[in-house]
Amino acid sequence: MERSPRERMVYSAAQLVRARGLAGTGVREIVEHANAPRGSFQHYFPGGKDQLVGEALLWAGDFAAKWAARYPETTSDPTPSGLFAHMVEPWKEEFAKRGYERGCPVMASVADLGGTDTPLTGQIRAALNRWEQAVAEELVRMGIPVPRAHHLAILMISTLEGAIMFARLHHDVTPLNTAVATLSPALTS
Amino acid sequence: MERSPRERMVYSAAQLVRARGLAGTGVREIVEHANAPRGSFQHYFPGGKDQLVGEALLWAGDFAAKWAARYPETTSDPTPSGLFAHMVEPWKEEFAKRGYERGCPVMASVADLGGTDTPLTGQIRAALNRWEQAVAEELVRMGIPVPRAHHLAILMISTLEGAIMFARLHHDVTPLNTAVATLSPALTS
DNA sequence: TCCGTTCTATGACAGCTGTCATAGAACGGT
DNA sequence: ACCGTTCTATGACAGCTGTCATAGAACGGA
Repeated sequence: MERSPRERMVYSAAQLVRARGLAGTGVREIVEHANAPRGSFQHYFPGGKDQLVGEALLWAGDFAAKWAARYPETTSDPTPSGLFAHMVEPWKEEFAKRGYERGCPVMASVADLGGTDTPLTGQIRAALNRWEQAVAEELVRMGIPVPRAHHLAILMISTLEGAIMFARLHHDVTPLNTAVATLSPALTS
Repeated sequence: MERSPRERMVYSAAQLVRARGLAGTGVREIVEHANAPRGSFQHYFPGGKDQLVGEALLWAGDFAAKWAARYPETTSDPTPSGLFAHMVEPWKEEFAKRGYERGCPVMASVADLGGTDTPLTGQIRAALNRWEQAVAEELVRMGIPVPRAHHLAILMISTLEGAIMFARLHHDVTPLNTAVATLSPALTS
């Protein structure tokens, strides 16, 4: 159950980026937050901050993808809007239990360097793609045609991201509920 | 037509925050970008970076609000999904003409300090509120009940923000078109 | 001309950033 | 016991951050 310093650093990187943004998070801060030896950062991540953050982003993308893939386990009558509610659910829990400090790491990264085209940008793109792909796959599993499944996946993730922004800013989860309730007609048709 | 150094700094602050994020933008960079005297920053903004950025955010919120309010001028048959398309339009133009460097300043700010509760956070909240209010007012003008108008406004802005993220990351405007087309059923019912 | 206000110029401050260089410890196999 | 690999420790580097202090210029009224 004890995670290695390396894993802890990746995890801490993700959490801190979620809270303070990409440029707002320093490597020393990450190392300290992970209770990891400072020298180990250099050893495990010779690619520097970009490598560490890149892995953290990919990890987060996987996490979101896996969560989406677990939707069928929760119901015997899967629907698109049910899937969306399932995607929103952990965010409601996060905010209710842990406060509004942490947002979405992908959004945070795109905000800082969405326009650039670096190796790190590629990893952010990959992280988002995994997530979107997983959501689309669930929709296809419900019988939705592949092209529309991707359109809906983009719509769902887009709306969720924006709703997260509202929720954090207002320190209130109701925007998330509003999104679920109001987006529904776009998903059921 | 010549804008004052003060105005130029506010404007430059907005543009740079849009591109590099809040923590990723330095005051010296803003001053230089604005071709403003460095000493003037201290004079016009004794509140420091927070004051400057706060004004930039409010300016951006006003800008978005005014754009939404101009929707009725563009059509004789206003509809919610028409309004949404109107909101998306300038972003398609921005990306097509100026590239994907600049995103939404509100989103960028929330990403960096959405969890905190500082005076600056309050101004971000105010900026977003102005925008949301303006959108809701347009919806009310179409005969939509006030509560639902606010729900739809939140939905529209949320989806737009997320779609902007997609577009910047993929260097492609189609997520914006996808959002407009796919969100429509949620707006027309 | 004098004076007060408004604006600009410049240098410095402590603190942080990411990165690198160098060294030492810990460990496992032989 | 020896040695090579893996991991950790520590100090330093140039460069940047936001802020402050102090000074001077420019300007407009009396």
